[in-house]
Amino acid sequence: MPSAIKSGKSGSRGEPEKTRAAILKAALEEFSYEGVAGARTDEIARRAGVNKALLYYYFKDKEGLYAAALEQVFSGLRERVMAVLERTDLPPREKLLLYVRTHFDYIASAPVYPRLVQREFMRSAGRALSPAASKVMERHGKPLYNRLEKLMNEGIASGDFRRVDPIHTVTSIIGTIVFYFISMPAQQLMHAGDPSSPERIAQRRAAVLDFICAAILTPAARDACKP
Amino acid sequence: MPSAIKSGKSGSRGEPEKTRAAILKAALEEFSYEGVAGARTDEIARRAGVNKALLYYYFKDKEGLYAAALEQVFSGLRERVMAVLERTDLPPREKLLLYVRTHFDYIASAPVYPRLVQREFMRSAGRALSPAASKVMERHGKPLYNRLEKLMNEGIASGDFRRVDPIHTVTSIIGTIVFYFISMPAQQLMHAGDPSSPERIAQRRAAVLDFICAAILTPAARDACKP
DNA sequence: GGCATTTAATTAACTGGTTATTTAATTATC
DNA sequence: GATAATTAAATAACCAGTTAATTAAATGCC
Repeated sequence: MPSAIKSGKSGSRGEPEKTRAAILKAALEEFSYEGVAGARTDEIARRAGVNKALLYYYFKDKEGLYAAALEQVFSGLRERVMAVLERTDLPPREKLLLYVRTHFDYIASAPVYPRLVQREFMRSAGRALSPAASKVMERHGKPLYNRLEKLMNEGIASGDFRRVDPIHTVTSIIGTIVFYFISMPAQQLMHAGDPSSPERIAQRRAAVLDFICAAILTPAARDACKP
Repeated sequence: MPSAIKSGKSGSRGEPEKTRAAILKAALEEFSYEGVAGARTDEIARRAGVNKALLYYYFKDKEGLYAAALEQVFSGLRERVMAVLERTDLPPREKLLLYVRTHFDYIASAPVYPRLVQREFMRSAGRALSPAASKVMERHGKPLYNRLEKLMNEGIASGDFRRVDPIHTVTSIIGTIVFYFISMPAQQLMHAGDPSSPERIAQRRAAVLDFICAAILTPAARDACKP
């Protein structure tokens, strides 16, 4: 048996990349449910199926692990969404729609993400915010926000969009995309069935697009949209 | 000196109701910033200006204190919003607008609230949700949601509202109202100045109303709205 | 191509500080 | 003097981070 899946006990066996990734994934889940303070390193290690000391071997400490988790989520989002926002071949209306779909689909691909992000958004309002968080926001959040504001202005200029306040409108758009996912337990309680089922997600996706289109597009632009 | 503000050292002095309220207020703040796990009982006691043991005297334990905080926030919201939603003298369009204003203003009156609620919404998605939370949601969240859905249906029937999906639309509305407040640190980073200043809040309020009106009202109903 | 040596990956068990919770005494008020 | 409110100090869980040992692969050397 040459390479293949070897499952030894300890020492310098199987790909360390996989171990690292497993830890990160477990951390992502745990942090998203319980927050940094609530997450237990023991539990993260257990879920990742590794010894706790490895968390400290790969990521300096709990906060480092948290920073890595944040970074992963944000960089993934930024990469995908930016690819859309930087296109020059789309008129504002199309670009907005594609953006919404892309953002929505990214979140839907791992509903753990928006909770992690939201937690960070809420941490320390009014107080100083964690260095890890501001770095991530600076690197990934800001460019995104700026591009979206630019898109708003372009759409207004072209007559595709109503004369809205660009800044607040961006906030409302993101809120609409995200809110369903960060309040799933409430959804679950309110309406029977699993809010994370593919059918429900598809329904939500359509509703989000409809809501945002109606809110932003001018009647003229809207007519040229769905039919 | 009979009653008045006496500030003795210990024993059975001043109104216990005030002590209780002070603890609850401090807890509210602390929980909203740090979450249940992150909040420190020492800090809560310090902020309330009382001995830590009093937390346990009035509220059994940390979780009990948390439940009480949740209850207070939710019951306040429900009381105000329900008063609007149960009115029979308003057509759907007016009722929707008044609801949005009322919900927004309640939150704006204490930006600590939505963070507390959001934290709870995110806790344990997929897992079993805390008994305290489901009790509160059952008692206060559900009636609210149901009334809002009813309002949607009435508005669609009357021709005030577009033919939207009532359930998802309610979610989008709440998301739009709430999102600004639960992502204030992000707002702060993105745009200079204090996002919680009265002027900014007023701007946000106008933007929320505009966004929701455009998203939901039919062109005819919208014309009869702002002018 | 076999042996010694280094290096990377992993673990079980421990430590030390933090923090929720209790206890028992103390003070006021009726 | 009983009862309710309050405190200082003790206790007991808990949990992030460490340590020192162990294993496996990689590297060099003859």
